[in-house]
Amino acid sequence: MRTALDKARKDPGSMKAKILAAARGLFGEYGFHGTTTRMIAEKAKIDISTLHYHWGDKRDLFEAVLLDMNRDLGRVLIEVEKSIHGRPLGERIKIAIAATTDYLFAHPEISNLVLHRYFSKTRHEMIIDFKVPEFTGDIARSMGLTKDAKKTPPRGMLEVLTVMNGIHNFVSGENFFRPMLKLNHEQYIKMVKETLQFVLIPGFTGREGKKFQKMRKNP
Amino acid sequence: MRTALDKARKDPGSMKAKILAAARGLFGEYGFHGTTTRMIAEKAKIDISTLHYHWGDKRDLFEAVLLDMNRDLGRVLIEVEKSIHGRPLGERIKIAIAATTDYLFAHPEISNLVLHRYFSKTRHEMIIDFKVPEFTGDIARSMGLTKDAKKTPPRGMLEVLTVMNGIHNFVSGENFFRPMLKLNHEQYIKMVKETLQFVLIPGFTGREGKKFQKMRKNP
DNA sequence: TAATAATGCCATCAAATGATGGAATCATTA
DNA sequence: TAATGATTCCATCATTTGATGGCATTATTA
Repeated sequence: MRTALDKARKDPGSMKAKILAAARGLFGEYGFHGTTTRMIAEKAKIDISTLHYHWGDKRDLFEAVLLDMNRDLGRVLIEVEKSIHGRPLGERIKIAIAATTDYLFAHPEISNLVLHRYFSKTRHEMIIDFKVPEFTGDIARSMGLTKDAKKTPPRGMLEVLTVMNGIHNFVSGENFFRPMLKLNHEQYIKMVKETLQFVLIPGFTGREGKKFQKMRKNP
Repeated sequence: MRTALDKARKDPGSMKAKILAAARGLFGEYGFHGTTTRMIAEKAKIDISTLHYHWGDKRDLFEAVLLDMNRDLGRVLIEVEKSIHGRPLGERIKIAIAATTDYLFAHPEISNLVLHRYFSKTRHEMIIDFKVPEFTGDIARSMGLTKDAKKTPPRGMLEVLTVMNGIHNFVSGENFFRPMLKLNHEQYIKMVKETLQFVLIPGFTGREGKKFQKMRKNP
């Protein structure tokens, strides 16, 4: 499976890659059961049998999509981490939110797939190596939410998830939220970034004062 | 449709209500396409034809479920609003998060269904009167995020959505997040509430100072 | 109680959906 | 070029899934 995915990635024009890309978008929008192999084949402009020839059954293709998405997300988070290294906490968070939000708005299927995996069950068992726990722990360490370099306490994980999910929500929910806010795409992105930064940053930076340290211990 | 739903609600032991409850749980967990009418019938311990007899086709039942959930959510938010009326902002938010979180953890299908509606498309058109915009605006006003009593500016809506979605995420994502945090159910609920309060409250209360007012205008 | 309506279930259908065999086409290489 | 292997598609199958007709059962009412 790994080699098959690698092959598709090496040659983005290949049939394998075309199918993978079509599947990635559709699985994100409609979920596993909401997406039919025929929809994928149609979007990729191929026959269903070609799809099965390259990727096996529907579940195999879905797992490949998640693996593929997972890798992209991991790479971006590493990139972001590098770009904020050494800066003060408030700045780190501000840049991280902006950069991650921009990237995900450019690749909304990623947020779709992540949220789909979090919140939706599938009728079939899926064996997928989903790296979210690792990613989340890495970010928590990068944000200095833990001293221990090996494992992150649940509290730090939850704080990071609050931010990450906040971003995914507005990216993935654009179709629902934007019409009700009467904004265009660019305005929406801009305001989402501002709002997330405005709401979330004080919760992280404030803790450096003694008042918050105390509050944290006795909430 | 409205009368049918009312009937089911008036008599919670009725067949209609039993089917509605089973459907509500399953649609929340598996989504529209991931839930089969046979799954619902099996859970309600009835025949599929009985399901169709009471609720028409699958889409009708799904719409009834969303309407039903929508009403419950609206009522709770009104309750919460009453209980925080008149208190200072930080306290209002703290109580609102705690109360809403508790309620949703006791009725996780609600969060499941809300998020499913936000983030997932259906292959069929759905005509559903989803009150989220109204709810969101009401909360924003209740939180004093707007002066205008009639309409809420998009920024206030986004801020409220950030909080509401944060809650829904952790309720709906418990199956995914809790194992990776190695907490039991009660610990998880407690820590989710603490984390949301700790991360989100400063973003709302801090703005009362001049520094934040300024930052808001020039982000 | 008898008549009528409401409810529930078995058997079954039609369409949608995942999947495959085999022929046709295309690419590669001896 | 001829031979081999890889790729693609058409036709088709088996299963799943949404849906219904008609009969049996239960509740309601005259």
